[in-house]
Amino acid sequence: MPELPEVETIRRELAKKIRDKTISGVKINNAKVIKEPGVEAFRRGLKGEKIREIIRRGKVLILQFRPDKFLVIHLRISGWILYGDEAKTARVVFKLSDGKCLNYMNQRLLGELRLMRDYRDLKFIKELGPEPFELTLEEFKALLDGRKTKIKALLLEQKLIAGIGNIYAQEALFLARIDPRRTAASLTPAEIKKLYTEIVSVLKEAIANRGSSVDSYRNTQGESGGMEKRLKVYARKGKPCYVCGRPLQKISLGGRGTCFCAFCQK
DNA sequence: AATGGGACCTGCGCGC
DNA sequence: TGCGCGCAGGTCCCAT
Repeated sequence: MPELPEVETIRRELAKKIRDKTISGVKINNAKVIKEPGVEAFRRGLKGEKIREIIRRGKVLILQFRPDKFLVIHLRISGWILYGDEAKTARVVFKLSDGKCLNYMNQRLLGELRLMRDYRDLKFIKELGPEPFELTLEEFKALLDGRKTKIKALLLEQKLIAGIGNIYAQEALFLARIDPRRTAASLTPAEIKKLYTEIVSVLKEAIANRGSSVDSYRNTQGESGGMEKRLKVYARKGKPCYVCGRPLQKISLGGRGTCFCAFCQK
C-alpha cells in the first residue's frame, strides 16, 4: 500500500476537492472490503453525510462527517483513491452531491473500509506509534534501545512509528548508510541520529513529490507520483549504486524484499 | 523477544 | 502463445 507520503498526498488533494461535499449514494461493487458495519448499514450510514475533515494517521486515511461518525479507509497494498467520474474497476464508489465520485480502487482486495463512531477506537489505530514528524530524536533512540531485531524490520513496526513501509525503510537506511541487517541495538548514537534525520527527510521529499508510483498507486487524479524516479535503492536490484557504482544487492528481511548497497551501507 | 511461515487477494512479468 | 512460478507498497496470526 501506499505508505505515509502517498496517503498524505491523497489527504491533501481530497482536502481541496471534497471538503463540505455530501455523499449522495454508495455503490458497492465488492463487499469484501467493507469490514464494519454490515454492507447495508454501511451504505445507509453514509448517505446524506457531509464530509467535514480529511485526516491521516500513519498509513490510514479517515473522512470525518460528524464528531461521532468517521469513515476509516485503509488502502493496504494496491489501494488508491480516484476522484472524478465513476470508475468501472472501483471496489466501492462514493457518489457526491455535485455529480463527482470518489472511487475506492483496490485491485488486490486487501483494503478495508469501516464506518465508525470514532476511528481512535480501532485497535490498529490505538496501538499505532507516533507520527514520524512528531517523534523526537530522544524518543527514536529509546525505541531502538536493547532491541535485537534487525533495524529494517523495526522501522516497519507500526506500533513503534506510524507510516514507514517497505519503500521508505529501504531508502532511509541507504541514505543513512546503514546495513539493513544490523540489529537496532548495534547502532551508534551518531548512526541513530543520521537515520532519524534521513527518515524525516525522505518522507518529506516524498510528500513534496506526491509519493511514489511503483505499481498501482496513483494520486486522486489518476496520475503517477514523482518520487519513484528519485528512489535510490527500492526495486533497483543489480543496478548501480548511485554513490559507488557497484551493483545493489537484494535480500529478504522479515519476508520482505530489501535492496541495499553492500559496500556503502555498513 | 525474534523470526519464519502462511494467510488474505489479484495480476504482472519472467523463463521455459 | 501458454503456463507455472515468483513477486508485489500491508498487516495479522500462529509456531518455534
